[in-house]
Amino acid sequence: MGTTKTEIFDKNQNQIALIAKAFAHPARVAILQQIFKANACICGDLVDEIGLAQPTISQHLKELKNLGLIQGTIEGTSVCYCINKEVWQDAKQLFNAFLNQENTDEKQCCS
Amino acid sequence: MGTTKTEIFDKNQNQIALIAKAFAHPARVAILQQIFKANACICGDLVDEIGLAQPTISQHLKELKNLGLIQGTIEGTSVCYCINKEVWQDAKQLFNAFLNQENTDEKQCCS
DNA sequence: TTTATTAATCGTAATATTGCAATAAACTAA
DNA sequence: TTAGTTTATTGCAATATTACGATTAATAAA
Repeated sequence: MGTTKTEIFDKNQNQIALIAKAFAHPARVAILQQIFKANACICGDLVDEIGLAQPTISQHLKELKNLGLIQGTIEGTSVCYCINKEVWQDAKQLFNAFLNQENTDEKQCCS
Repeated sequence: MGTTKTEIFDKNQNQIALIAKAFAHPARVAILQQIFKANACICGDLVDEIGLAQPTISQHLKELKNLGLIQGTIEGTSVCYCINKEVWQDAKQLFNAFLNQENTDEKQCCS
């Protein structure tokens, strides 16, 4: 109990849920927006920009990195993060398809 | 501790995170897809379609209802759920803007 | 009224998430 | 080497989420 039953859902549903989970925290949304805005290459700057402790930011970055949405390269003592364009594109298509689904049928029961 | 610090993020970031949280579970993705597919009006059918217990489905429906993404109307002993088109449209725009953000700059540090 | 049927709620257990202090690791510069 | 800088990791406390059995509430049908 307490664990999501991923096995009873299809790949598409699990994938949407997984990416959505990455977007489901304002800090991670802010991090992604900041990386976009600065065009890659922020590092400890994120700690200053966003008002969270360094270990917390590091943890959020790790989650985004694990999903593949961002990637980091070491530059001396600091780490430079940027968006993984391919993965981002995939996420975009996944959500587009999900959000743009329509019901062709006309009958509507609750209105 | 353990609570998200919503107050340090802006409205847009919190809103994206909130909607994303609704999509962050495959059961809720499946529920929304099913409601779209059947064009509203499923109820206990969702319990059969998706392999989760009735209280669990009811709980997921409640979350979607609280966000306003779906609405339910009582029909005899059963309840008919359908998508709230306006709220869905808002969510779509919110995610579109977020997912389509681009970096105009050309320089890229990590590659 | 009594008996089904359907959905919501309550209570609870298991697990996940969030946040941070303390610390470690890795590199730079002196 | 030593000291400083930057990021990752560890460990832990607080809270949130997921799931479901048991129960309740509300309506329908007998």
